[in-house]
Amino acid sequence: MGSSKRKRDQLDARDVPKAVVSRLSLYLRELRRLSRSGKATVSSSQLGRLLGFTDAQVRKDLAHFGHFGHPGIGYRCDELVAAVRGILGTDLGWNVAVVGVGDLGRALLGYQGFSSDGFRIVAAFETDQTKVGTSVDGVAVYGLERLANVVHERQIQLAMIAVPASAAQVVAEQLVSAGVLGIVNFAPVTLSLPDGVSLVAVDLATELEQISFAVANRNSSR
Amino acid sequence: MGSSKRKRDQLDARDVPKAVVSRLSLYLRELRRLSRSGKATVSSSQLGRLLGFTDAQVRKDLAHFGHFGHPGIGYRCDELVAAVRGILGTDLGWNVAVVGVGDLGRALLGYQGFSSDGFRIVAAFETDQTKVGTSVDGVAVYGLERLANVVHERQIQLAMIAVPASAAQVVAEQLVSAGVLGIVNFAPVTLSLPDGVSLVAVDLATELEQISFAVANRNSSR
DNA sequence: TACTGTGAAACGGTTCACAGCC
DNA sequence: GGCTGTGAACCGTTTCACAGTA
Repeated sequence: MGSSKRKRDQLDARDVPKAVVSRLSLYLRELRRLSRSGKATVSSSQLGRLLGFTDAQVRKDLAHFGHFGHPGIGYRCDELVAAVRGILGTDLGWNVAVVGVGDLGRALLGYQGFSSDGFRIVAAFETDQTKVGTSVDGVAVYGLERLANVVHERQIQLAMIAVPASAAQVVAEQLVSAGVLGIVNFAPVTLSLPDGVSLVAVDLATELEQISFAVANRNSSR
Repeated sequence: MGSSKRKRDQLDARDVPKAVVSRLSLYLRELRRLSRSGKATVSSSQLGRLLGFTDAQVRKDLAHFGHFGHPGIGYRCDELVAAVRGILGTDLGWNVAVVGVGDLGRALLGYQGFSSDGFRIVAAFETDQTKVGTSVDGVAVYGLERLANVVHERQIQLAMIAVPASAAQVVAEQLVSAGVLGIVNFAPVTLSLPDGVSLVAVDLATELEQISFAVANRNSSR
């Protein structure tokens, strides 16, 4: 019943640690699984154990946003799913564009996890004229020159960039001037964007390098 | 001249902050770009500015591993590229497997960024028998039942999991018992693995949720 | 009893500021 | 003058421990 201690627009994303927000995503994923498997409530220690966090961490994270738990009981799964969706804003239903219809772009277009959680991919963009006019997984592929138009028409707020590194900065700028508010960048370059546009970067090579470091430098002890 | 203050196996990955290691990857990416564009040296403040970090952060990060800079000069790009590769262990040349040849698996198999940096994808695995025996981007696709054999034969140390969530835990366990030391997991589940196996998780829905949060909760002020 | 919510303590990472060096 | 390397101060996050509640 809206037990949150603030209205949506009274919270400032800037005073919530980034780490808290990414754990929130994991809580949500796990809560849904629990809910699907018929579990009505979960305690902070159970939820923490499932994800490798402490119970105190789970409670502190959630306490940033309100009072969602029930002393002696724990958290009701359905209730907390709804609360976390509200915090993350996935209950708002975003329209999303994918730019670049190579292998990675196609993977994004076909990914099932998005639609079930408030993200509707409503357009794809590509320079390769042989792909323009086709549709991939039910999503129309437009030429890049139509980007601004389509972003307006379809009211697209978020975008994922899956183009070669050399094209990513230009694409990002086009997206921003068309009015896109948030970008997930899969191209291996650092984008520079105006303040006010949210950016998350995912670099596949970087992920493997993290593993390389861990494996190369782990001590034989333990 | 091996100016590093330690031999490779004397460093323990556990006493280097995770955040440092992921910035190292970004330094490497940027240093290569600078090197390619003909720049011989770079200062900590230049490198920091390009990536959005402070100069002190860049120096502190590198100081974890040795003395790579030249007072009055900065860092020589080529030299530092070699040093960072040594730290990350990408100079060791890893053999990598991809499990799951759906859209995402195919994207990983076709990704150019890996081969140029010490990661050789040498095998793919799939349950779908119509894909087994084919090859994708020059990489042979094997049935999952051959996983242990092929991992041994091809001396595979690292793997990327791109299978549905429901299959990921079982696949991970098979990889680990076959001797794989590090895993990048793209399936949207939390894997539980024995200590000693390195794990990085990438969840595409989670990345979009971070953006959703930032866009939904940013204050109108500023 | 079982659990949440939360101040206070502990920890760890980042920034500062400067000594040392080219 | 320009730049690195680094101890010390600072700041934010995590953990602890317990008061409060059903």
